[in-house]
Amino acid sequence: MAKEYKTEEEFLKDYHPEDYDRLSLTTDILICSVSSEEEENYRKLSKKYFSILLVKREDYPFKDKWCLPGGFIGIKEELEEAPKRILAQETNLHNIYLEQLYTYGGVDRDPRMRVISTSYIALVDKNRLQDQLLPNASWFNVTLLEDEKEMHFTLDNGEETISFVIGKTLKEQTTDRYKYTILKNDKIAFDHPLVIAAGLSRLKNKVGYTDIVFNMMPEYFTLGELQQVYEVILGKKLLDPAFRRIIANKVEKTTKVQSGGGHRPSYLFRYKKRKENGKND
Amino acid sequence: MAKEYKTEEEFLKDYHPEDYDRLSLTTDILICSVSSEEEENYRKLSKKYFSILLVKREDYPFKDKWCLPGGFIGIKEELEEAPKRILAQETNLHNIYLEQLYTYGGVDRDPRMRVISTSYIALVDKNRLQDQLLPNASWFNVTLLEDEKEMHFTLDNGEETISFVIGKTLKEQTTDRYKYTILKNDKIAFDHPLVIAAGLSRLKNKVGYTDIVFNMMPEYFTLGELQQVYEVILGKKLLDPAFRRIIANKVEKTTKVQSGGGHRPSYLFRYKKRKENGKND
DNA sequence: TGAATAGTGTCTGTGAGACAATATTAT
DNA sequence: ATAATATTGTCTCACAGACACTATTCA
Repeated sequence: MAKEYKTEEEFLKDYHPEDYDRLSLTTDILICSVSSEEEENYRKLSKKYFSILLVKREDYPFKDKWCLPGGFIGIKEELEEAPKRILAQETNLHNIYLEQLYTYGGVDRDPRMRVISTSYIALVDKNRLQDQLLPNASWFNVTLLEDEKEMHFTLDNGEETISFVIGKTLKEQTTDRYKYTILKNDKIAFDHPLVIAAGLSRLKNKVGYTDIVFNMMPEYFTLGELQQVYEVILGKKLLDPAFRRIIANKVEKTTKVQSGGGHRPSYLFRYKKRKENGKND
Repeated sequence: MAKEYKTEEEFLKDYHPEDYDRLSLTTDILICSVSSEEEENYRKLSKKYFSILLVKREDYPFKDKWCLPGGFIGIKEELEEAPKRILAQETNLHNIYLEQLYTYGGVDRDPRMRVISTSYIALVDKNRLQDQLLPNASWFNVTLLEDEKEMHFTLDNGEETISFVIGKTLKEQTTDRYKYTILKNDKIAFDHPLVIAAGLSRLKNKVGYTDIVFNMMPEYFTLGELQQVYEVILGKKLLDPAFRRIIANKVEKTTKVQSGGGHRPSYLFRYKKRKENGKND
């Protein structure tokens, strides 16, 4: 390597990428949405669930286990394009909110070979989806019980129930960064339980100080519905007045109302893009 | 791919990684610290600067430009091990606070070949460093002027001044996520200005709700010094009483004092790990 | 003595949590 | 009339911002 090059072109001509280690890079996507369950009582609001899309593996490794949709990143494909492409394959949707989560690089993540995977979280409005999914894909409702040390996940798609447990250990001199480890898991492939845990944590966090929820909402919605979505993400009930205060300058009231449900009808609201509406934090 | 395999071993025997695209994966590390400048007046506190470590490139591409320390990830190397290894090379330090920032995967990031890079931020206490750096490395003091739309960086290592500008555009239906673009840059290699911007933003953010600052502090420090560190990271002055309230339950007073500076001596404090000290958020 | 930092007291306004009260519909 | 949700009012408490004040050192 002691040779002296005069120009960049000259240097590049002599450069052989094959001399370096090459790895495989994949992407995994945590596709999130909110599902409604029909209620027996016509007066009640339909119960909401936070749900994610999983795919059943049909080949080894991890045959018959569930995993996140994902795939290889093409050699000439922009990194962000890969999750978009896969998202379009799975849901037929474009222009979806997508955010990079974390890159996982354990040496033995995949028994086939060394694979490093960049994970993304995607938020979709289920109303925009057609009903048919790819044959091996399925939406699972997610229930998360969490304390200081562990996260207990239960996923349910109506036919099958999956549960796994993630351990949280606080890193040194931080307050927020946990190191996640899989404590119990037998139906999810790869290290995908970690991705699910990371994604939910991120979402829980961000819901408080961003407007990302609206990516999971239809154009018009009632404040009750919006509150339900906040509640399933945060995993707790919110007080009405407090909630309304918080979202007051994120939404605008329309003239439409939603009636027909055995109780006072509610106005439909719409997401209001931030501009100079009072405090523009 | 229609062949049916009975077991995972059988499947793996038939699996040829060479059939898939292989990429090169590197890591770049934003090594951050706080530097003190000697003051002419013996009474004054030494002025503090936020500083990062850059390396001068000696080869093409980007010959003679500055970049972040980094390198390839070995085929059998755990992802997190690579930045640790490079950090040890550059600073001779182990057990450093390290956090993954973001994975960059633009197709033309590197003119040599397709390279995807996972960036990390590392926080070090400069007092733990020996004085000698690797020959082509240098600490730059960072000044950042930021508004809603742009970040203006000025880096200075005493001999050379580098400046670049990052544009921020708000993503849809978010409040916090900006898409960063390089508006002006001629002395920093690759897309590393983006990494610097992302790292500083992350740090600014996290300083408020975590204890990461203490990774840049020596074991004993005065509250004045600690406040200075917060101030250089946040880029603004803080009010004493408010600051003391905030950090009150993160530090513990020791019996030592620091005197000798033409003014009232201050107690030395120490980082106090959180346990059941009042609110344990 | 004076410049400089260390450290404390306290007032005020904002905003979240909590609870209560009122409004409106379909059956 | 009743169950159910929609919507608003308001009290309290915690806490951040702001400013003022006192304390202590050493050339």
